[in-house]
Amino acid sequence: MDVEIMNTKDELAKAYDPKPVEEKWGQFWLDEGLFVGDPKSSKPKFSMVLPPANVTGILHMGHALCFTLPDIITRWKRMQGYNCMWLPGTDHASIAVHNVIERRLAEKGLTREKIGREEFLRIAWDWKDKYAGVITGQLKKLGASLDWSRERFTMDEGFSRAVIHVFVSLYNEGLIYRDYFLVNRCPHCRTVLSDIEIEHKDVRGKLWYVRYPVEGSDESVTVATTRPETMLGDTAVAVHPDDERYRHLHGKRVLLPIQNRAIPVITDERVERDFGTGAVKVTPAHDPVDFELGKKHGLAQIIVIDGSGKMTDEAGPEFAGLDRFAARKKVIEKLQALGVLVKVEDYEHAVGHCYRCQNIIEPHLSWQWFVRIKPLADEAIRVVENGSIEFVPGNWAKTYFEWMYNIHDWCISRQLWWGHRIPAWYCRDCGRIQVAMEPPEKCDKCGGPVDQDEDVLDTWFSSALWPFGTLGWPDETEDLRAFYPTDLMSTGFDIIFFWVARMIMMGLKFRGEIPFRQVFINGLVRDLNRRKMSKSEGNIIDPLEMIDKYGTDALRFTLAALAVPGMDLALSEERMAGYQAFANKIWNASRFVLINLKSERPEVRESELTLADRWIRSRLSAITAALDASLREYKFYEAADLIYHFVWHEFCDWYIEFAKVGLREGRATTEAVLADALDRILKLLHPFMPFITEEIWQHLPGAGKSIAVAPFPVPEQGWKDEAVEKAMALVQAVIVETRTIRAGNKIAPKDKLRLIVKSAAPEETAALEAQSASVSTLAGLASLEFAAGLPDGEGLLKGVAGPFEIGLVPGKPADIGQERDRLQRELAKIAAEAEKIERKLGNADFVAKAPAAVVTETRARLEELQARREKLGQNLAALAGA
RNA sequence: GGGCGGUUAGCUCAGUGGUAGAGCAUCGGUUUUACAAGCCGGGGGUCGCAGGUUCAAUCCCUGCACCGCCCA
Repeated sequence: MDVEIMNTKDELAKAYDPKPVEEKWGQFWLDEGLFVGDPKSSKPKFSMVLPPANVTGILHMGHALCFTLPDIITRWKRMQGYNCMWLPGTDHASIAVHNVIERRLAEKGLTREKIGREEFLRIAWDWKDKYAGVITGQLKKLGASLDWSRERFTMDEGFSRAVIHVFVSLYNEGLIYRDYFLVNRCPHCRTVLSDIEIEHKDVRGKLWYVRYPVEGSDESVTVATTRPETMLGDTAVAVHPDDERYRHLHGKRVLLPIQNRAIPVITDERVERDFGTGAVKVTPAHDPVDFELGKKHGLAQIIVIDGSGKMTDEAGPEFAGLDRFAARKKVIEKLQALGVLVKVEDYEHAVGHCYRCQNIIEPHLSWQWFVRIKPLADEAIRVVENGSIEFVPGNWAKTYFEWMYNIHDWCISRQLWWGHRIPAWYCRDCGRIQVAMEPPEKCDKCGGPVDQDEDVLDTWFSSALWPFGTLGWPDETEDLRAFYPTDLMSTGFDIIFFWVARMIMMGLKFRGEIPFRQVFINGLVRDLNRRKMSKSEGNIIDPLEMIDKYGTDALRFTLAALAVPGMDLALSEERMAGYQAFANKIWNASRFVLINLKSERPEVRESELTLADRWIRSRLSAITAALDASLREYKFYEAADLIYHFVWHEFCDWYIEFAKVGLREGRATTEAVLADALDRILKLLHPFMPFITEEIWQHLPGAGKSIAVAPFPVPEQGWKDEAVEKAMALVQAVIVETRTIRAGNKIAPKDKLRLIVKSAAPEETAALEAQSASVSTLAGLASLEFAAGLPDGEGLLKGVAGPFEIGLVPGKPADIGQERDRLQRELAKIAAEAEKIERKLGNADFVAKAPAAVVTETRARLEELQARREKLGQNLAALAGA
């Protein structure tokens, strides 16, 4: 790609056009291999793994944030001389891919069962090959400085081997087991899910009160339920042992309506007496609490709803085959007809929904594989407690602990085909289970034929191995030694349980080392109404569209500027337009500098530095240090704000304006300071805005191969100069006050006027006098004169700037009323503030107890205000007298 | 029910025990040879409410209200 974006060799185009620049340098960085980590390097390393993105996904704003922030860190570290390696990759996303492919099959009237496992996998791989490039291409577009030479996929051959290895090891250690257990099943996705894949949402439902007659008596007991259809599988009614209302029923049996089955009344302390009537139906096969009660009391488990949400034969001939919700309706009608439906109440309660398809999940009793999590969790808790792993911001550790302390065994089998097939084989003859890396030919006990488990592993089971499985593990590779443990994991809080916790557990278990030193948790991207962005809400701001409209650098800078650690961020397009303007500002400032570079390598001569030159170097040194401090703490918003303010409001608004005067005077040193300051600014900005900075930097004399690997600026201690900053503040005050007077009196910018300054302390007066040329230019003066006092009777427009009283000589007589308004406004403000301070100093306790420095400072401030008040008062009086 | 976070300018948000800030928006001026995506200037806040600690509270403590999120 060779895009000509310059007018001439040295001059930049009039406005910044991101597209060709982004294409050019994006490709250049990759071609030059600048982001490839070197395992043999002697430099300090900085490594990260990108949380694997869904292989068929497309980039959304959450990704853009989650990838931009660590990229800023990586680019910063790389420029600081670290051997950086940031590993990209994608995961196979079992359920998501299944949903897509099965939907397409359904359109052709097919199902995965009809085409078979082999054909289905072939289609899935085709799909993966076709779409895998989409999201990786988008990551490149975002400018993420990833090491693409190390890109991985969770179903790579090598990675798959790691997954199977982990399964077999954990099984052999007894940390993976198979059990007949009540798990969550999504009837739509047709697979079971782990607990954290369920989203609990409050739903307005009903509470149905149903009367169960007591066997051998006229009495009955009423139970309340939110799911009447499950009563077909009831195997008991439970009451609290101490509940006097039901004491006489202990040991009795009740008749289940519709089916007329007799079931026992049991007692258990877990029954909540104030829920409904205090008597509850027990359905061990369809409710988690009832499941446990059933186990404890030895109750039968009658399955009346199958894995696809349809009623089973056990539900009875009237119901078999009905969908669970249709069955509910029918059960209610039936109960009504039988006269046992006592009442119905509105009832709001939490219902589990599938995190992938949002359908209501169904508790499902079945054989599944589980990870015995407690032993793994204990270690993972320890490394966060002892600070080996640090959450940023720190309070996310609480969320982590909360979950880890209450963790349940992890169901890892999925009734899907796309994924890592469980390496377990069952003997057809004796039922023996063999778990092995390699498929056994026959049963090792009875020699019978074996069949492999049909299920695959939870996608998250494989992502848990990402930080080391991607580096070649289980082999002891060079990469593993060079880059593990990684330094930082950057992700959203919603993924702490899915990824972070499990990566920590698996990293500790299989590497004996933490997978990463720090976990940076970024906020959620919301819209301006603070709503989560979602397709159904139609409030999506598409990062690719934003890149197209405003440029990648503007998008990145916006995200950085809004990224307060631990806070969600409200994104708006306006904000992005603002930072697009910032990019253009940088472009034009650079344009100015480049136009004015006369010599190839201008040199700074200390003795020739002007006040402004010294000032910008002092400020640059301060900003360099401050930026470093902000980035160390991951305060992206603070870093962005610092550099933004410095570039726009110090470098552009003040320094360039002063430099114009210096350049006019032919000062080579000013030219050199301009070039050097720009060079540093570009470097400081590069982690945030990689493209525009590379483009401009390549135009600077003496530029190296790429700004991406140029040394990051360090604060020059000798440059920091308080006296210079103070002197500059004086000069700026005079300029601003003059401008304010001009604006207040509607003096046209082209009218060049005389300004008379009443001399203050000799060194202050001298400092100002030395800047006469600049002050005149910047304040629009014909001349700057100094006098012992301001002359009366010239219709002077007076003001106070720091220690100076100044008087502007208007070209034509000023509008007295306008000037009086301006002075009165200012006076009122100052008077109010002075009074506040007077009150404070009038408080004896304050003077006695506050630190001396604070009191002194307060007094000095009052004196300054009083002096100002007095001068303004005089000016106002003179005006009235005129 | 348990936990976490928020409440500061019209909007989105920073911030500190001692002078309340930014961006955007707004108002006035302005084709000054880097930039009208610009430049110059102005206005705008009882820092959610009520107590307490302190010489001093927007900041620390307690309670309350409202909003949001996570877990059960």
